[in-house]
Amino acid sequence: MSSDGGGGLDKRKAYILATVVYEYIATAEPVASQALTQKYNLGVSSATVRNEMAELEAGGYLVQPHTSAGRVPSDAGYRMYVDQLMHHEQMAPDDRKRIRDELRDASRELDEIIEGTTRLLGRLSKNLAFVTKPAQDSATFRHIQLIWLSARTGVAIVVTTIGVSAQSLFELANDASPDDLTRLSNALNARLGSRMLREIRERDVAACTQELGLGDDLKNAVLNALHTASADDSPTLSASGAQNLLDQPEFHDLRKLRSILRIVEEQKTLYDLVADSMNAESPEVKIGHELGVEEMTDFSIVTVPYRFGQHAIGMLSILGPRRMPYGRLMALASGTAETLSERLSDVEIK
Amino acid sequence: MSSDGGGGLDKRKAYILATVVYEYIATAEPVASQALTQKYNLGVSSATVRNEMAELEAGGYLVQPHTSAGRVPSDAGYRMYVDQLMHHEQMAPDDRKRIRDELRDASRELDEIIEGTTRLLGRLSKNLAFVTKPAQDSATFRHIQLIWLSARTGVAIVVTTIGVSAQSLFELANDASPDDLTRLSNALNARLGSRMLREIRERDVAACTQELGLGDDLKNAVLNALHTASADDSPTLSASGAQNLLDQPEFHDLRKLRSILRIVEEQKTLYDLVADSMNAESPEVKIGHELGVEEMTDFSIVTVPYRFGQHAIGMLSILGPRRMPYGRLMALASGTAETLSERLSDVEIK
DNA sequence: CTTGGCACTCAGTTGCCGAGACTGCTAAGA
DNA sequence: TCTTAGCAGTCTCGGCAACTGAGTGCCAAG
Repeated sequence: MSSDGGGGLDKRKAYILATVVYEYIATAEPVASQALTQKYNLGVSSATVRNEMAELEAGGYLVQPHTSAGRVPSDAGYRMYVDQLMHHEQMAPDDRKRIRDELRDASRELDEIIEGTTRLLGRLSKNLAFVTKPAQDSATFRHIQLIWLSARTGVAIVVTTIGVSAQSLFELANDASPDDLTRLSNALNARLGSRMLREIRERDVAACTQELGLGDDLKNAVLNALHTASADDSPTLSASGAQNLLDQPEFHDLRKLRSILRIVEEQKTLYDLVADSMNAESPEVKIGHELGVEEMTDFSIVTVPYRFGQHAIGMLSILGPRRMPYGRLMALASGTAETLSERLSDVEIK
Repeated sequence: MSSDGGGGLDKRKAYILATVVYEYIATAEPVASQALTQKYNLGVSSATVRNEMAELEAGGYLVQPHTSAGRVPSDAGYRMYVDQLMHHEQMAPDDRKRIRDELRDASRELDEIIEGTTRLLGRLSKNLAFVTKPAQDSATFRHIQLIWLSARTGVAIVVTTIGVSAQSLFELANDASPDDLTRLSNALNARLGSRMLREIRERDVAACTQELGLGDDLKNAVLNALHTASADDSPTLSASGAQNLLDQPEFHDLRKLRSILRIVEEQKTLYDLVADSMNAESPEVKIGHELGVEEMTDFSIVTVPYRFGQHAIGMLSILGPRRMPYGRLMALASGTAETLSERLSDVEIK
């Protein structure tokens, strides 16, 4: 925090803005000058506060719903609050404990861990939580197994450090024997070592099939399996807590709610909104218009990436009204991401 | 339909009841005697209709929101309508085509097929659709493969007719060799033939491990994998279309909506509500209080099972306001279930 | 620069009235 | 005995006016 309390605002203005935001987050009611002087120890009268507020409004940090109402923060006001004025909290120890417990109990299956985390985050945040499922392309190859099922069909299984990540059924054109499949599996395992999935090239696979005198259909089957494993091209996400949004007074307008539900169900828009936070170092916040989606101007999203080993492989987000408790939610999100990352390293197939 | 038009009601009463339900479904407004005589050709005056309506109310088929309002069907009224009065429709050819197209394009992966169907059903029904994911215990065993990953860990893959249904990681207590795992896989595959998963007993597995002189840890790993494959003990479901419910005028009460969203997210309640329809022959309808859940008295659910081969393995349901177009939705649900069943038989691993 | 005081503005609430929508009942008619 | 026209009675709903009270902006004095 700079000595004048943040970006061009003198100390008192900054404090008043912070208080207005804080109070509005707590009450969801426009904040009046008098309410402020009564609840907080400002050392000045309401008239002075009114003057300051008028200037804050001129500066674009506050808006007035109507002449005889108190003030409400604008996007810029929230932005200033989040970037410079806000007190950065730690996650509540209780919450940390609950997350640990939940994750310890969860099965070793990746999807279940992610979904459990999402549900918990929805509950703890009292907002809508969503978590992207891991992008697998930075996973490391561990094993491939081609299984012979009948003279006509086989199935390829790819194991990566992140789990068993793909099964793909294929057809055998010229009757390959079970033995061929085993030998090809062995050759591939020997050659592909511990490479990252995205580094595996067609020629690596081709080398193996040619060496064993096997056809292109098998080569394609293998490539296809590896591709399915790494691409997962429609990144999916799990969401939880939509009903929490209904508690917020801003939802007495049903249309807003509708658009949000639609967007959540669509997933793609939601994913695109947070995708650029994948490599963030700390929680990223997008406020109202910053989201760039007409229907979401009344909302904000907090996003934190989570890691698997060294790499960020997904993100964990909280969506709520613009008037959300940023400090608490940012702490909650990053704490959860951290715990999730730790838990995932247990799951790693070494 | 009996000659008097349904269960204890004379023909005219039955017709009037049917018309009231039909009209109420269409308009969501209490139906007045005059509106009825004007819109439908009843051949009697509104006064007569009033008398009949009073009797239908006495019989419990209709209720009056307040003295100076028209009538609204009660649960019993809807029940009578669905069981005896309603015209049973066929699915609209357009809808059938869209489902076919959607399912043809869908990937071969079971989960994706189910989710695609759910989304489509949500859209076409304009209500909330949910589909249970297949219970696997009536699937048939096809293959098991134990894969050696390191001196300490392995992974077991189980393939059933329904797909690759389980991966389970296990620890190797006394260093088994890769070869041991291969031989055990072969022995198991030879012995377990094409049995249904639920018919496989511990002694079958034990016989194989003993024969090869392998320890109990491997036996347990195999049993565990088979168990995971068959049990899937928390039956999950996919849901879509919650936002459609917001269009219904009955939702201007937010509390109702909240409870519904919560129930949908919980999944378990929803699953229990329809579980007993798994072996139904035709669409089953549960209306209002019949659902036995306080918060859902304003809703109805239509459920139809879908099959994989000979067995019903899951259900497809539509949840909407009690005032839903039963005829259309029942036709839509059963048509979709049929198409889905057909599609699934393509996916079968023969 | 701060502050008390005051006039002014608006949203929200309450209470009231009349219109309109239906019903139930009654009495006459088929 | 069933049907129907007519009518009185009940209840909801929209609109309107009056009022309340929260909050501001501005001014003049400290």
